[in-house]
Amino acid sequence: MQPDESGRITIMDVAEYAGVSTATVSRVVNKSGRVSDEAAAKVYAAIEALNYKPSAAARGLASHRTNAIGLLIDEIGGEFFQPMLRGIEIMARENRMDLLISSTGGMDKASPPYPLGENNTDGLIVFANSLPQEELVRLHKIGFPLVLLHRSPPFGLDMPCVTVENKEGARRMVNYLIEQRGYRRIAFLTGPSSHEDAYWRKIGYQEALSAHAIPLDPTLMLWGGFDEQQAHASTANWLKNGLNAEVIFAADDDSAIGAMAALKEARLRIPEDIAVVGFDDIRLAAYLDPPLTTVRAPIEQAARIAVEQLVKVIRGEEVETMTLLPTELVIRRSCGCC
Amino acid sequence: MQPDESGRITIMDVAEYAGVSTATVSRVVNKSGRVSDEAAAKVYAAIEALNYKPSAAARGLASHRTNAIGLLIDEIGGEFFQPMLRGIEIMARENRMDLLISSTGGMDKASPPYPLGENNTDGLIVFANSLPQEELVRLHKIGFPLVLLHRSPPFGLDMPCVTVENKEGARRMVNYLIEQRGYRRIAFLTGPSSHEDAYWRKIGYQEALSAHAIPLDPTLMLWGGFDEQQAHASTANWLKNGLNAEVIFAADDDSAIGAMAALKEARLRIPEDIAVVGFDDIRLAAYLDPPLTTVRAPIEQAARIAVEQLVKVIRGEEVETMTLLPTELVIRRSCGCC
DNA sequence: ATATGCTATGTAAGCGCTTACATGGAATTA
DNA sequence: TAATTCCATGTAAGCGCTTACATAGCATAT
Repeated sequence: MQPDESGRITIMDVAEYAGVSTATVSRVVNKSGRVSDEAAAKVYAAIEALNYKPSAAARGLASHRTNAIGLLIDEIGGEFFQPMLRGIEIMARENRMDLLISSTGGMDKASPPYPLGENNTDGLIVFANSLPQEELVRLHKIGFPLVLLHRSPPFGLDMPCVTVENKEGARRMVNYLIEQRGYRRIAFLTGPSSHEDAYWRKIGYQEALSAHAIPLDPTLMLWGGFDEQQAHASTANWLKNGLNAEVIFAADDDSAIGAMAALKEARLRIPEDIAVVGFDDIRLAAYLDPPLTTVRAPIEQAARIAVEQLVKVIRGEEVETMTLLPTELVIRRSCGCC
Repeated sequence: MQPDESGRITIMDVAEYAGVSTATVSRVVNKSGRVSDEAAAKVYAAIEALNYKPSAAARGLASHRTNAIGLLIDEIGGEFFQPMLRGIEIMARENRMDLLISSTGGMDKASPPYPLGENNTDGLIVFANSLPQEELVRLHKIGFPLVLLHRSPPFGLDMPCVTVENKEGARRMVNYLIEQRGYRRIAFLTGPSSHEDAYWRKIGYQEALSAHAIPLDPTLMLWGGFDEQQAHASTANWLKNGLNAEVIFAADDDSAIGAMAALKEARLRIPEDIAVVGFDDIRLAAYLDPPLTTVRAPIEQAARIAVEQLVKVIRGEEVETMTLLPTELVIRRSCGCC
């Protein structure tokens, strides 16, 4: 919007030009209420002639709807982010909603005010840990439309969430490593435990081991942090301590990359000396040397569904509380399959 | 915003609670006008107590400012996109501006209405070809704040733009290939000529050749399309026609990847039989086999500067018309250097 | 003591829409 | 023909802010 420049075309100009009332123009623009074809035609002509664009602010003020949804993420960057945003953007556009995005990364998460909320959006998609629990609870309490992405609700609250089958994906990966590849000493490179994706992947790993009666060995659990550098460092350290395994299962592909780098520095051959597998299937995975066996997560699809759910909630429709999307094993050479 | 739920706290509630007028509350909230410390304290207390959040819509309507900037891009995805968005988001937040983003990819670009414009933002960052010229011209004519990113203004219009030294970067790369590596037959994998980055990189290539008195050979110019698949196909085709070169300079890293794949399929060794270099330095570049020599573009920085410029324009301050950011050669093995 | 200028604050008029309600005419029914 | 219904449209009251202007104190200058 511009400071002044009073050349603004308002609904009144359109009404006057078309020879109808502002109410009629509003009805035509919003396709609400009944309007004769004749009147509608005049209104459309006027809109065209005057190049009228409704003021989002005035609309919002009068209707108590912003026609916008917000996306809250913790960090831009991470391979995760791109397909997610693409999915959200596409669906938002499809639903004629503006998309506001804000990252809480770097800012002190504990401190309001949050840039996105009731005052400037009709609903929010909250990714992982991008919002502290109190704010989540507050928004929920005032009945503000919320959909969680890649996380579940705080205990006791019920709000729709959509995420991927992390546990199942991890379990299938481990099953594959044990049953098809014959490994028994499987190390796990953990992610931040506050991140639910990381949490469930670890649980899946543990469950699969238990199911095969393989005891959990704490020396096989190393810190990955969903981060290449950190995984690199902790893998190097682990090797230095004389520890080893037949295969390292990294909780995400980034940490798999770090692990691979550390292994190579130690002159270990992948997968002959030690295999490596990851989770996510980022673009890089296929280009690594050797190409990385991993679990593919339908990130874009999850994002799309989240928007659909949110739009439904905003419209007051019912939605399912939990949507879990299947993951898929992607077998490449790093697991020693070929 | 929520449909009804009349529990909304307005500026009047705050004024009443604090025992002042709404004007005073407004002054405090906006830090505009003079207010006694005493009154300000009462207002802050009231805001805190009532958990007041100003309505963005009402503010916008009354002040003719949305406090939001828009980002228009053509496609989400592309390695380009992530650092760009991160830079924009960070600077928007720093300037207390909401960020609206919309991709025009897929939609019919020739057809209004555009989701972002005068009615819902205070200014727009327009990336490359995300907006047709007419709309650019229209916005410029009504004096709407605009900053172009990775493109220059339509002929005759002057609006601030920020982009990277594509021509210079390409020239330096070619100079390096000729002077340091001794190549003379340098093929070029073009990008879409409507994309300015592609255009200038090609010019830089041509100028460098001319400067070394190497004639342009049309059989050395192949279509890359800034796209892995297309580059792959056209490189394969080029080889099939019996053509060759000492090195392929791809206008972006994605097409370099495609070219490398095609060369490998043809059993050519990189860089022994033919070298490959790219442009952008995407994350993948360092992981390719062999690692890709390329030109690094400061994408995030360009994005940050664009926002700074835009904010200045919105505030009515002067800004420089053209900002050109330097690029940097990144030498890795694919060029045959080591 | 009076005039003058400041400063802090209040009053109230919009901003450009949406929408509940009112209205009048045409169509339907008795 | 009169009564009833229904549909298209208009009237006007907000929505929650900002801000130009008015005003009342008070300090300073005369």
